[in-house]
Amino acid sequence: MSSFLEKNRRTHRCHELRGENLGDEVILMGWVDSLRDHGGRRFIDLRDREGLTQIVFKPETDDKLHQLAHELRNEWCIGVRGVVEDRVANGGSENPKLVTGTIEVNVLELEVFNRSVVPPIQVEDQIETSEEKRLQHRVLDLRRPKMQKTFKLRHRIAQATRNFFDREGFLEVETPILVKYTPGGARNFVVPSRLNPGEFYALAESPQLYKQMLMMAGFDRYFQIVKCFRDEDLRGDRQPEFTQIDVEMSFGVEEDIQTIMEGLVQQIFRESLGVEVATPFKRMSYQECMDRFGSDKPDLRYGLEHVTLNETLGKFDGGGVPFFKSTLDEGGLIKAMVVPAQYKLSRADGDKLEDFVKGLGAAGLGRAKVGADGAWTQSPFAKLISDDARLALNSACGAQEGDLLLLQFGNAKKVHMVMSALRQHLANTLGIIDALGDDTKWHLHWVTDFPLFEENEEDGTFGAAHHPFTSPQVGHEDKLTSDPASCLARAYDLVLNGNEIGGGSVRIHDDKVQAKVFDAMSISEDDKEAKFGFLLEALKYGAPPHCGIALGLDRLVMLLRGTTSLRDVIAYPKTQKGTDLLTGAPTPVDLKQLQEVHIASIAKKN
RNA sequence: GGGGCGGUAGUUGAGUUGGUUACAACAUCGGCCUGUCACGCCGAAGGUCGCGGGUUCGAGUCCCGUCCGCCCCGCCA
Repeated sequence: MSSFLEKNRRTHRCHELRGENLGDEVILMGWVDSLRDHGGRRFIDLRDREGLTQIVFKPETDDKLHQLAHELRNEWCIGVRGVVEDRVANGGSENPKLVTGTIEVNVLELEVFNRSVVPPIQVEDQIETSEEKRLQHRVLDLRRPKMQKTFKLRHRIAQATRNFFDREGFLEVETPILVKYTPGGARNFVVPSRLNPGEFYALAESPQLYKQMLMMAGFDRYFQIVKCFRDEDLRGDRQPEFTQIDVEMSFGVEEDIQTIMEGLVQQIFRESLGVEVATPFKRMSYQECMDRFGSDKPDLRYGLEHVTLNETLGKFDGGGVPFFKSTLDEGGLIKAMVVPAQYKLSRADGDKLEDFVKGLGAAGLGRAKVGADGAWTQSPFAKLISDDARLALNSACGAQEGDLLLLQFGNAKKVHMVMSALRQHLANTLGIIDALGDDTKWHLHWVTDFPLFEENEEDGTFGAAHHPFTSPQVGHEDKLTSDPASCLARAYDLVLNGNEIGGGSVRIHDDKVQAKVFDAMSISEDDKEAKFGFLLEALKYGAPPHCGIALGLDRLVMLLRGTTSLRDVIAYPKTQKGTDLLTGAPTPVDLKQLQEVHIASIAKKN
């Protein structure tokens, strides 16, 4: 051990020293952040987790030390003992950018704990480096103050969560990561069992069934900050392993769990950002979200609402536009959006928007500039559409002179996807998001009344829209057999600024209802027993009514931190192909290792 | 599975119609400098143009393939 550390213990962190510490002898530890060598005066900003402190080496204090300081380089890890002095009194000036900017530490003793080779990326907030390089050199990347700020925020959020649930009587209980493999739903990561040849665990997609069984076991209120694993294709906001704030409670209905979660979110905002969010949050049905915004997680901070034109144009049998008529005849959807005249979109702007939607897979972008008397220009439909239909359409959309109408028609799912993406795109490119004031910066709302099932377009079978343990709405039980498509669920999502940050439901606690739901999804008796027999069994012993939710912690941190990538808020994230550029995972394993777990690889070698 | 963008000194970028020794900034190295804090000044070094193949007298530039990263659609009960 260095003799320096034996004699000296850190007295302060690098954000702490102030004018009142003048004359104190202090000991700081950290990294060389920047060097300014004036020959007779050598200045260094010393950095630790909390901030920067300027340290200075002077020949008149210690000539040898001053010579030695010339050797120091960026990112060396050092410790110093010195005296706090006033910068101005020393003939310098204050640095208003630093909280420690009025003082400096005149170094009496220096210890180099470790030198650094020249860092491949610079440890500075403002230097932009490719994400690939940052992930390769994650240790250096994580040294950047921005990153450390992120993880302090993440810690605050996790602590606020634990404090909140503790106060509300929730128990944190750990559930297994190695779980029973069940096909269907998200793809599982599989783990071979050495002790059981040919058999596999799955990594838990979520603790869903375990938390429900905790309710059946009488735990009453549970939460867990828990890692979950899904082997699906990745996105900026999707990682193969991610963290959920997982919650379940007995004897509650939607209102109860929603109120509790509103309290949690309120506390998280308060303790992490110092922002007060108002409760209760707005509630909006799934159907209304889709109609008005084309999304089940709409951003409600701005307008640009969609208008469904099927009824209006149906009255005119398509109004003379063949595309409209064929869409109506085929049971498709026609939607429009109005970009108000104030945004002054040119024909060229419209072309760019068309390129944007084509990039999403749209055939094109229907357009019309509304003129005086409701006439249309810059539109392929202008000469086709009848006057009556055009005026009715203008009126349905509330379009005024100078406005730009944007239209999509065809397959409903695609129309919604394209129009929703277009709405977000416009909000960003027209500066609507940037113009939001502080009081409208955060918008939270619940989406309710989801369908219980999703129909498979290929074979007409039904799958669970949320998960198969979600309760149908009161009075909808008969629809499980008569009309599954119209059966609504007691499910709810929490949306923050157009991002789904959580979702949950009231669960089924009646084994007969659970069996009917499985039937609606065409799950055979054998499958029921094989996959979920343990749950059906547990439901037989006095299962309490219960409900729950899970919030995506990573996504929440991402939004509160103002970034658009989960990789910015996970210390060691994976790339879009699921690799870890820092360690090189995944890698092949030794043949011996494979044999031990009774596995043979059929992958072709590169 | 599909679409799009990108890969050039340590880093971020420029590089025209295919044509001399591939350029700039920052970083690095050496020297000078007693009040800097994006320190300054002088000087130097630094390149498998992702990789492989092709076209050509000649390829960073054109063509084919491939790898990697990012964004999006599908997918994510």
